[in-house]
Amino acid sequence: MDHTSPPVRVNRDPAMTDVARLAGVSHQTVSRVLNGHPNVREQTRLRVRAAIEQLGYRPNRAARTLATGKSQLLGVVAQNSTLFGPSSLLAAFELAATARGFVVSVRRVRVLDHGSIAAAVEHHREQRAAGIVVIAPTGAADEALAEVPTDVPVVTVDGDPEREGTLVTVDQEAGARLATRCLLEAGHETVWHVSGPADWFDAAGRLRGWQRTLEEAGAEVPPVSQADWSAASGYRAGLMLARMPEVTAVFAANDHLALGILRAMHERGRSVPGDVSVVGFDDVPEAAYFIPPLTTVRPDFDTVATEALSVLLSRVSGERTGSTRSVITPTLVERDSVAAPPTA
Amino acid sequence: MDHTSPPVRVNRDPAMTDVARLAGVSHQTVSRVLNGHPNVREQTRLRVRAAIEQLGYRPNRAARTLATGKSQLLGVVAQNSTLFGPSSLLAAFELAATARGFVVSVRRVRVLDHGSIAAAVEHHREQRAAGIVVIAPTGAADEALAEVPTDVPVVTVDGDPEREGTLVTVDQEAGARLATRCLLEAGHETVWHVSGPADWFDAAGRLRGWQRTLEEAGAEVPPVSQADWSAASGYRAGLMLARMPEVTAVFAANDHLALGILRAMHERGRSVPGDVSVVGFDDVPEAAYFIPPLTTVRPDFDTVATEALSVLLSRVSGERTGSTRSVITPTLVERDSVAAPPTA
DNA sequence: GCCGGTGGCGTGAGCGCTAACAAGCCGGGT
DNA sequence: ACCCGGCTTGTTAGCGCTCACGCCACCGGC
Repeated sequence: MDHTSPPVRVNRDPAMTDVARLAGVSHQTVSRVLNGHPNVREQTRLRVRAAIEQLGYRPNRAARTLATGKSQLLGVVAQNSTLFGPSSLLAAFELAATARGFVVSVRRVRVLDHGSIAAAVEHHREQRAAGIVVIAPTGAADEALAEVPTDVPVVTVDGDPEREGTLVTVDQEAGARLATRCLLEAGHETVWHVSGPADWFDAAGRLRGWQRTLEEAGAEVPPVSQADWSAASGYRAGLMLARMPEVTAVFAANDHLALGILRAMHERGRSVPGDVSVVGFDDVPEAAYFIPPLTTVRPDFDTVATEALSVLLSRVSGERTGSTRSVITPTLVERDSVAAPPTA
Repeated sequence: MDHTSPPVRVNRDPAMTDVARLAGVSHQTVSRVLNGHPNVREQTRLRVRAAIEQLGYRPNRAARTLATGKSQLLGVVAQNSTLFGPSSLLAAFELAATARGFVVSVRRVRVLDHGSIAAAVEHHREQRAAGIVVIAPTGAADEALAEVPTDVPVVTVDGDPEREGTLVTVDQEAGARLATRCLLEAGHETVWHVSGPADWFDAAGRLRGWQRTLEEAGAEVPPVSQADWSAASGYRAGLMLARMPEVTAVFAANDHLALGILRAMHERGRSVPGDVSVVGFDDVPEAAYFIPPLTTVRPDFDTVATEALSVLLSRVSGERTGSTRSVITPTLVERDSVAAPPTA
């Protein structure tokens, strides 16, 4: 019936002006109520709230972002993996960020090379992300980061401990020392190591901790078996180790490698921990149910994530400006895969 | 020196007008170039591109979202877990969405209850997400969804197969049939089942498939052991099962349960697969390195994720409007944990 | 009575972009 | 010569919000 009225778009989300009209105030007052501005009469505040409720009004974040030039968005760059460490980290970070009212946008990259990382970071900058977290566990990823413009705060998780810049990571070396020392203290002459991919900082740190502990103890440093993080490669390494009677203690760079080693030992008839002791790293939830239950090193991913978040937020708000580094120390979880060496 | 000139904000991201000025065109032409609009002279296009390059211009997504009322943002609601299934799903979805040029924003909820889910969905609506994916593997999550306003496309992954609405899921029942039949065909009289949490659809579907297959084969349906998804609870269930000599075949609702069962059997001196056969579900990467390597059912999470994405996008673009359901059939991966029953 | 301060609110401009229209230009048909 | 239509480009008006003001009423002190 009404075909003369001013152009009223219908079926549109209510905007601030709609709320304002209904409440009989200006849009600015609505904005004040929304943002908790103090100088608003209580009665007005209530009227506005009622109008918001009645209209089912929800503020438009895009408009706010445009007007303020700031967003509540945190970008994450992660690789496409289901490895336990990175996934837990990511989940914990998302949860923590959500709790603090931020929205997190994840960008997965297939490979951690220069181009992919740069593109992902660039993408987040387009979104005007307030801050960016990069889970950069390899050298290539880290280098890519070196060139990223610094007009938006970036924190690196799991990055190169040697590099400049803000980063949060777990002290791989300390963890490896824990593992190695535990084996040495059980009476083993030395400890063999099955390491992760050489270009991962985690792997390098664990290797370094292992090696130094051995050296400090005056133990011989046996050759390391290079592997990736998979149970498959742990199995292959385990097969070789199983053939060498002098191998009585193995430190695996992660729990999945340890799983593969466990199976190789089992197949070759070498009992764990009777003949050879094994220690892992990560403390995946299943580690307690391996055969035998695995002694392992537990990095606290929750702590890493919350720490990364708080460092990032403090840089976003401009509190800290220099480069901060935060290193989380892991702990040893003792189970049944370590024993004294067989009495020859 | 220049203190009379018009207000020129410095240190600001270049905007479209800056590019336009440099290229000697209007901002609209820049917009056309950016959006691949056809009617732009090649020469102009090049000039604009050069200006973009020179200024390091990046479009402001917030402004575009505001102007168009549409965003390139896909919201995901997931629970805070590192379970293999959900994590893989999420990773695969993020990767696929990224590849199609979408931004994915993940909102983790601590528990899958009504309030959390509703709040998470609401949050994404505030962001003007173009579409929302909810990973809703339990009844409570699913119910919460029933009340969500439908002005933004929502697809449910892993939700209630019985419910109305658009969903993508794996055919749990078919998977369970595969597992059960495999055991039956190996010669076992019947198959025992260690199930997942009762309020998970996945668990219910697997249980149903197992039970029906047994019934159809005329086999006795033994009581089921209720567990959660953890290796710990699998271990507890396995301990009980190990004591019962009539148990020769077990179908575990997931691989981690199977791992716990494997260990319980091992501890109790029952050989797998010599005395009892075990089949899992999920095909976690380590399953091939359990002792013994686990026969399991593999749901293809990549396919689920890409399917979810394409269903979502087709609804976003308004192509499909009714409720679509897409069910992915899993496959059986045979390894060494299944054999004929011991000849009593 | 006047005056400065302050709480409470409205006004206008502008964030960077897209959509809709308008305008100029060129070539071909009549 | 004229007109018409397509290509190319510019102009204008928002999208929904915040920020910087400015206005008005009221209060206390002189």
